[in-house]
Amino acid sequence: MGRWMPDAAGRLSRAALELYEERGFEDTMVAEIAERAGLTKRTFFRHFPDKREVLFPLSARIHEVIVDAMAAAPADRSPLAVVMEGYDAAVDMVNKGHAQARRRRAVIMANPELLERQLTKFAATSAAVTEALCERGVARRVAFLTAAAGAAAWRDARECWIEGPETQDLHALLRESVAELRSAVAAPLAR
Amino acid sequence: MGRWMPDAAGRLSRAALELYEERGFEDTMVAEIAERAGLTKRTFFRHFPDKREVLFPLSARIHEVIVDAMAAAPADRSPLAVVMEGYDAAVDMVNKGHAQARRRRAVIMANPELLERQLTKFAATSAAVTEALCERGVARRVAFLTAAAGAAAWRDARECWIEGPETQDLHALLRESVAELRSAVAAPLAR
DNA sequence: TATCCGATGACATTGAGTGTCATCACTAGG
DNA sequence: CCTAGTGATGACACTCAATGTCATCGGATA
Repeated sequence: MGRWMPDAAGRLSRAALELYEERGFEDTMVAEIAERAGLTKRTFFRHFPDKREVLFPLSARIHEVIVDAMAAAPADRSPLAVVMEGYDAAVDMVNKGHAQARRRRAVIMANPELLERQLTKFAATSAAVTEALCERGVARRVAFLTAAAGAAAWRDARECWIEGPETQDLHALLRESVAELRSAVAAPLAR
Repeated sequence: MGRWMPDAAGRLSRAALELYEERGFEDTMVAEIAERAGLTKRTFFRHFPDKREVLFPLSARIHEVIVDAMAAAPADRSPLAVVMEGYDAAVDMVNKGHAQARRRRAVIMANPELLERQLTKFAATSAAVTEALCERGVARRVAFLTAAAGAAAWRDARECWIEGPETQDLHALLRESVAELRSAVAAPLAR
């Protein structure tokens, strides 16, 4: 057996989610999270840069998955198609954890600081997508707007998925959201 | 003459921008900002909820302007047209301060915490726009996606405006961004 | 004149986040 | 078997953002 219990970051992550549910984010101190995980406050900050980040342990890997899938897309696809290819790949990472996703969502929605951090996560993904498009030769401005459209569809679909039953297909929801977005953006600007 | 120097919030805002430029956000302490404004740290926090918020003094009024303009739009306009009506109204508030906008942008871009707060501001505007659309009878999901599209165009246009010469017309840039977004979203999803 | 109000200062306190050094099981080289 | 090194952790002190509380005092009001 190792010198320390395994998966310190995972223990911290789980303890944090539990405590944020029990007492709320504001009324939970980092020292308490660490204690429940059998560690100290100082060690918490060796695994996570701050008290908010502990709720988003997957975001780094999601970026990789999306960017990789985009890189694998055939060269003749439209920018939007490439972006959706990326998000479709991300679906498979997220798909398993419906219950988990609901718990995290409830905690996040209850606190402005956590909502703010979640926005940063969406924006970071969007920035990675923008960059990936640029590397394919898409003009920066088009890349930014396409990434923003994809992010909007992703957020919309994810919201429906979390609110609805676990059996829903996130791929299908994503296609629906894109279709809705298309018709919304195609609407006339003047009479 | 009054008992205190007038416009405490404005003095704090200006002092903060100066200090963030001189030393950077991280290395500026709230007590220093307050001192330069002739006030105390405690009074800073009576005018702004935190050290980041002091860089976004106009955002609350911008929301009002946008929502009011949307409410004034004729009932037969498409959701996207209504949203653009709102942002067009916001242009006139922002248009004057090109130099100021550049200074703030430079400070914000140099610090992750400020970028995060800026995202929250864009998101708050977007949420207000979504709500205004819902009150017009637009379905929530369509409202969200349309608001997201408008926000993307707004950010894109604003970026171009700040980077370019002061003489540029932000209204025109906004129309350009919408046109770009339209063609990007209209692209085919499959071969 | 007496009273209240509203912005501010003064002071104390909490808790997030960081720097620094010690600890100690495990590992590799001799 | 011994020894030096490594890496995750604990212990401790410290800074600073943010908040609660009470005192102050010029001006407005009755």
